[in-house]
Amino acid sequence: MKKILLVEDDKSIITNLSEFLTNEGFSVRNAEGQTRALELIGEEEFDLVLLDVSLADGNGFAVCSAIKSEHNTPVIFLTASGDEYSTVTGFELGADDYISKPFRPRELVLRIKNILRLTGGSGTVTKLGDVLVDTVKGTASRNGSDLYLSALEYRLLLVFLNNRGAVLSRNQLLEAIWDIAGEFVNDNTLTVYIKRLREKIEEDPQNPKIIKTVRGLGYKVDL
Amino acid sequence: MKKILLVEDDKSIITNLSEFLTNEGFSVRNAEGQTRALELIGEEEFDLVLLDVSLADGNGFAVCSAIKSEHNTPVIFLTASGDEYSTVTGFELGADDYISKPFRPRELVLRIKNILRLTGGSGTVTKLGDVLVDTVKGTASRNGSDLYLSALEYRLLLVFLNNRGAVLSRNQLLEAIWDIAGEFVNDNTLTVYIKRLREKIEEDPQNPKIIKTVRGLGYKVDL
DNA sequence: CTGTCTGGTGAAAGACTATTTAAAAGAAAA
DNA sequence: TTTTCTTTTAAATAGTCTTTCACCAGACAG
Repeated sequence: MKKILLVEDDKSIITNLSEFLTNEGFSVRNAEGQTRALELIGEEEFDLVLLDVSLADGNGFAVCSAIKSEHNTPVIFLTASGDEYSTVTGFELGADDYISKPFRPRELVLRIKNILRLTGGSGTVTKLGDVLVDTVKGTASRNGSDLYLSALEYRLLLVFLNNRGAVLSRNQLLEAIWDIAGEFVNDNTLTVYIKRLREKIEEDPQNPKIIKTVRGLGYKVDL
Repeated sequence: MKKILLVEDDKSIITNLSEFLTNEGFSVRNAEGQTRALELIGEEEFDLVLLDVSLADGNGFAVCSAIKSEHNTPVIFLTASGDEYSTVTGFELGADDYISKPFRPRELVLRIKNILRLTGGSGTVTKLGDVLVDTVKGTASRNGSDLYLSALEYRLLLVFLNNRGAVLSRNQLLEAIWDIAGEFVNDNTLTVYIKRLREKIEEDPQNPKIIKTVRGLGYKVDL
């Protein structure tokens, strides 16, 4: 199910659109202002953002820039009719479509589906706390800035990603990454890599929030 | 220069739009009816089609279907305002955008540019930084002057082009280009080709901006 | 409280990867 | 055939990643 973020401060629009989009099979979240929108974008991964240009706490352009600089979630602008300036600026900031109020919800849905089709779903990004991993690009980032992970660090991260919630024993991890049967790698190598990875992805590596140690059993990522 | 086909039977719109779009740097051809449109599409390659829904000799949907089934040239529908049915059908037939009359030419241009961007330049010419690749002619150029790529160099470039943004492992690349299963080519062959390609397409081959190395994972083009 | 075990840390040797250069082998054109 | 261009292989180099080792810290059992 596609997740849509609706950034809009007109309550009646929120209510109507939310309902309509939900009925159309989308999962919708609302943000009533710029600040809240940026917060949510940092926390969750959306498939598409509907962005009102004129927000009470500032126009939507800042939000659009923020989105486009970090993720490349598609953005559709909602603007007051006749506001040509918005159209221009919106597209220049990388908006993917634009629809002017008042619009028929039905048309909006069509535009949403269309944009999702054109931008190719882009469902390769996974989130781990504030860390974003793009398995197609082979990159990981935190708060928008790239994490420079070595090949093994990256592979280790992927193993955790594919086994969220599960406790992985040292042996499992060793096998998953140093898979050459019979070949032995010093068990501590893993420990060292856990440390390195934590240093790069954790806010406070001494108190890891992402990769937790389960003493006697192994490690797990539970987010 | 992008070639646009304008399918429209209202003479005044033809005149106005043609002039406006030409001024914006597009090359425009007109077709006053369905029949003529289909003819032109068969003869020439367009980068984008502007399609009026209500044509004297039948609605534009047939034209849209024809375009989408053969080429995948992007299509923007022009419809009478309030004609919701058209919107729905148009998108379902694979239209890429839709604008209702009366519209501001300026907005149309924005939508055109936007769609051209989203559909990846569509046509046959792709841009990679300052390198232009024409997949029909099988040529590449930089700053207007031709690049003389060998067959393998060109194929390598195409593989990157078709997988923009994605990290491609050495093996993937080897398979894509030296695809004979089981046959071994020295792994370094690839490295050498990367170097040669970089030497030809990069401004500063030592600091590649187009083909980036992702140590331990492979290479990628991310532009 | 003490000893042992598990996991964390820092630093250094050397293993590996990617790059580069050069040249041999192969194909196509003259 | 000779010439020229393309493709492949090989060997040297630079830099970074990986692995190991020695040591530290805290948990837990006796």
